[in-house]
Amino acid sequence: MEAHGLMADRALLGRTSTAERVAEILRGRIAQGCFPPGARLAEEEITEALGVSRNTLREAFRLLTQERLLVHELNRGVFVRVPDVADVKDLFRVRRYVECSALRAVPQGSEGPAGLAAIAAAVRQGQLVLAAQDLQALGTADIEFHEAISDLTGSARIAELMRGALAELRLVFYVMDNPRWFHEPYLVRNEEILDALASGHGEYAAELLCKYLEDAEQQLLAAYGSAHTGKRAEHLK
Amino acid sequence: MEAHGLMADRALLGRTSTAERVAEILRGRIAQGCFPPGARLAEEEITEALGVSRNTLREAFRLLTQERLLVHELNRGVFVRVPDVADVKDLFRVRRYVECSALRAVPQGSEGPAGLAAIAAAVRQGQLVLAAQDLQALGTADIEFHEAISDLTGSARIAELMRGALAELRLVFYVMDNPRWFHEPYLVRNEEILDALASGHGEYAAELLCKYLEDAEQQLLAAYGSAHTGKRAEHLK
DNA sequence: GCATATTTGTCCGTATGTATA
DNA sequence: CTATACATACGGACAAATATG
Repeated sequence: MEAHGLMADRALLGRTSTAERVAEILRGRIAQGCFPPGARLAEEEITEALGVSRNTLREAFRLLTQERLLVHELNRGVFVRVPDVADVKDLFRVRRYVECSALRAVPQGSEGPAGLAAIAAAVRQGQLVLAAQDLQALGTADIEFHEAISDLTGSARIAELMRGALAELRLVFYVMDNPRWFHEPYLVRNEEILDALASGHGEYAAELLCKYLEDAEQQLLAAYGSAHTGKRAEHLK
Repeated sequence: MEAHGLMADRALLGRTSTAERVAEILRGRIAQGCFPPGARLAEEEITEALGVSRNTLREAFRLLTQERLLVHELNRGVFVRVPDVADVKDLFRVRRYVECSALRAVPQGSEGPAGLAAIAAAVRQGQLVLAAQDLQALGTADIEFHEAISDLTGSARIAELMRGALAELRLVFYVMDNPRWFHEPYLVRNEEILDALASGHGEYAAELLCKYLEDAEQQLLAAYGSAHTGKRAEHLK
């Protein structure tokens, strides 16, 4: 028992709204993979570990369910979402719509150097992380790169949509056995896109990204095909 | 007291999950304007009227808060969102991104007649409603038209985003003193867009819609400017 | 500025219904 | 089919914050 180390988080528990703080903690644990896709989040275990009441925890569950990180099955409890093939396709359809449009609009958009700086920072971060051999952080860096692209739209609402979509994407990454092998080629393509963007070729950058997304989708869908047999018994406990 | 007629909805209360049913009821009441923007939703009053416990009602509040229909102020309660100028701008920026892209992609997209039928139905509905002088339903018909356009993207995720955005738009409509005068010109433009789409001119339809959205945004922002002084004391009670 | 009443935030205990072993 | 475990929903309690006079 106590395989996820929630006890250590109890110290963080003492500032704003309890339910949101609990949600924040669980979000982090899910991103880290302490609760992998398909895992069930038992009410009693977590209330005990965090020292909050069931009502409060359930409010946190609602928040995360709305973010699509958890799925709620009536009278059965909440589970970490296991994205299926349709989810992956939808995810990439959204990304093509939003991210590519964002790049195309960048010459006309008012977001000049401010947005580019965030993208450049994400690229640098990816290179650092790769050198440091921190495989878990590779996904994070990639996601931050795409969040920065989405922010070019200048819409808080779209930014939120993409934050959610990319968080869900992290669950998809979970099917990849070797994160490094998967992420490494995309890091250099991230840099190419940044360069195209920095030199004012937004249309070309969008084209690069579009191909990039199609490749990534194909690769993930292929991984799904081969992973569908195993990978499950451990999560269902 | 009891100015919103919630008692009548008690009969509908008996199927799936209580919190969601409560949320559905409140959603409807907000759309109808029984709870106008800025109105506070008191816990005790509603628990009494609907016959549900406070915990259950609070869960329903969470759902609607996540949908941006309600805003939650710590230790003060929940209120129907009052969209500000920034909200309106963001709302229309999203609409231009999503709806116009959806129209542009329609010739290549696999959604042929299926999606068009839904759009045509919404246009017809708008004409019926106009004839029937049902001013409240005018906004609904217009919203359904744009939902149908968003569905052309074929992404469940984007469809959900737009459902939420358009529900919030209804709150914006609330500042218009005369719904008919506001909506009527757009009904004919809806029809023009449908015609362009039906004859395969997706690019032209997108152009029409883009202008349409800019006009509507300007008109609503102008209404906001003049309404900012009055319109408030009644809601804050 | 102060005291009071109201309302929310949080937690608990329990009864009922549902799914799974 | 029974038993167990769990989620749902209710009602009550008290502290804390807010609104009211």
